[in-house]
Amino acid sequence: MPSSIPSTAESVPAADPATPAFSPLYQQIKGLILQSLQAGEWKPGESIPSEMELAARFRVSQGTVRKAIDELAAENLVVRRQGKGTFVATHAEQHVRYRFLKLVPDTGEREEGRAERAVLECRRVRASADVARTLQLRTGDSVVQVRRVLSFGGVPTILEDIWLPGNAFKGLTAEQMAGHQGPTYALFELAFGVRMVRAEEKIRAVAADGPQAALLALTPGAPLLSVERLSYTYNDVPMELRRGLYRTDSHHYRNDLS
Amino acid sequence: MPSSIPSTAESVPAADPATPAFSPLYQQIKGLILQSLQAGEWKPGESIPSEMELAARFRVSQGTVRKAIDELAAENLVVRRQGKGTFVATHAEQHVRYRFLKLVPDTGEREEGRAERAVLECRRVRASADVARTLQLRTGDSVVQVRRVLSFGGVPTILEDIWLPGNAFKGLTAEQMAGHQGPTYALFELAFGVRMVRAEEKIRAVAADGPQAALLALTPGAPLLSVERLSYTYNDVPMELRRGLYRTDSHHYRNDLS
DNA sequence: CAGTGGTCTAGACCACCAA
DNA sequence: TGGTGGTCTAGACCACTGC
Repeated sequence: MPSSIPSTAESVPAADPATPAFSPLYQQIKGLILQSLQAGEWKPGESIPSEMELAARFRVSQGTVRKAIDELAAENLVVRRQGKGTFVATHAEQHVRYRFLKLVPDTGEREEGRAERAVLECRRVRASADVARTLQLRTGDSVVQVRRVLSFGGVPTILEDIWLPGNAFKGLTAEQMAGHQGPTYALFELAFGVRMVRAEEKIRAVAADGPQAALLALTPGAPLLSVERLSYTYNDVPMELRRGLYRTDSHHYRNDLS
Repeated sequence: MPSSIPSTAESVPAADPATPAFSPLYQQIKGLILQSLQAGEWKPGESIPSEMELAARFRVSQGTVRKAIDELAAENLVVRRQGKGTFVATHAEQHVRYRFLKLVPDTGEREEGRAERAVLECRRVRASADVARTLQLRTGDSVVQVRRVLSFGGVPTILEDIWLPGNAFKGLTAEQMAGHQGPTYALFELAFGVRMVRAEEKIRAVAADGPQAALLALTPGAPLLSVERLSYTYNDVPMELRRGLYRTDSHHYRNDLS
């Protein structure tokens, strides 16, 4: 019964001696599984080893592995399927079509067909000060900027700008952005190995300016939902900044509080 | 080792014979604890019996009670405190000042002082068709309607209308709404025994009309965040409808996705 | 049928808190 | 010091999936 798990670089000396830095075993196991996830030992959609195998590998009981996986599942990093195994979460082939998009039609809430994507722009630019700061880059670093319009049932509904770190997204083209199947985050996984794991959104109400109104088939001054989304990969590394403008005349942003 | 827990009215014959209606023990325990919470056996802020006591009461192991409480804690119905006990969640004395309000100042995110409440209206009215439907009442049923403005640092920021079922909120006065300490949901707990447990929000961008603009010190047509919140007590019973208009010039609605 | 995750138990020990 | 929640174990059995 090991009281700690050997690791490549586990020692994190706490600067504050008052914090004993006690970490339960299952948290250490969770960290190790996280490292494997991050390193790509198991690809999105694949199954990870069974609880018994992991328990044997880490020399702990199945219950301890179980609790580690419980937390990973609660964070949507992994999906359990009884009788089959535990699988690495993916934005593709997920019953929920759009994991991060909370805009739903006022009527039905059903999928009234897929979104039509129109890519207006996709180019490599130098990061402005605020984009660089948000993505934890340096001002002037290379970023890929995408501008696109999403339409539902022929109605242009979302106008958004996307900024991605240039290093991680070398070679992203407008054709890819327009032509791929499924969610854009699935493309990021398949083509660039970047998995978005969580996101933070800041929402405001704004008035459409002239160009924005034109792209969304509205009159200037019309109210729009401004949604700024910062998406993170593993280890809280920000990997995408999105600034979207949502029409909310026949859709709304749905949020559950608890 | 009982395979089922006796209850007052447990039999729920599944209409669909294909669903075996299998329910694990810990779910049954969770349901029983939920009933006690609902019945007010333990008041908000009080501690519930220890895991060992509950295990003895229900004739199951501590681990089973533990898993039941785990879920209740995950749903914010109960709060665990190591070394002290498990406590019924309350909107009062909660570190998070406003549990359901996701509007935060752009700078700091700190509490820049309390919100100032101005109650414009508080009266008993007959429910309109849509309010009645949303609150699962009949059109014309008695409801209490409150209109108020919340200001932060002297700036009117939120204008909201609140509808409450008349039966449960008999005797609610404007003085109570204006004068109480802490969150309004804490007042509802203390004065009416109604605990809001979860909520759903529908968010849109709208333009302020004349009267709205005047109350929020804006010019007509200014963009506002429209937030419709439906709050529920136990058993998914809706108990409050709120329609709020948020100024988002120096605040934003913050949401975390995972 | 074997293998997976899911449930349940019983007991040991640890970390935290209050008196 | 005793009581509480938190961790960890080992083993048994159940429910679901696929061969």
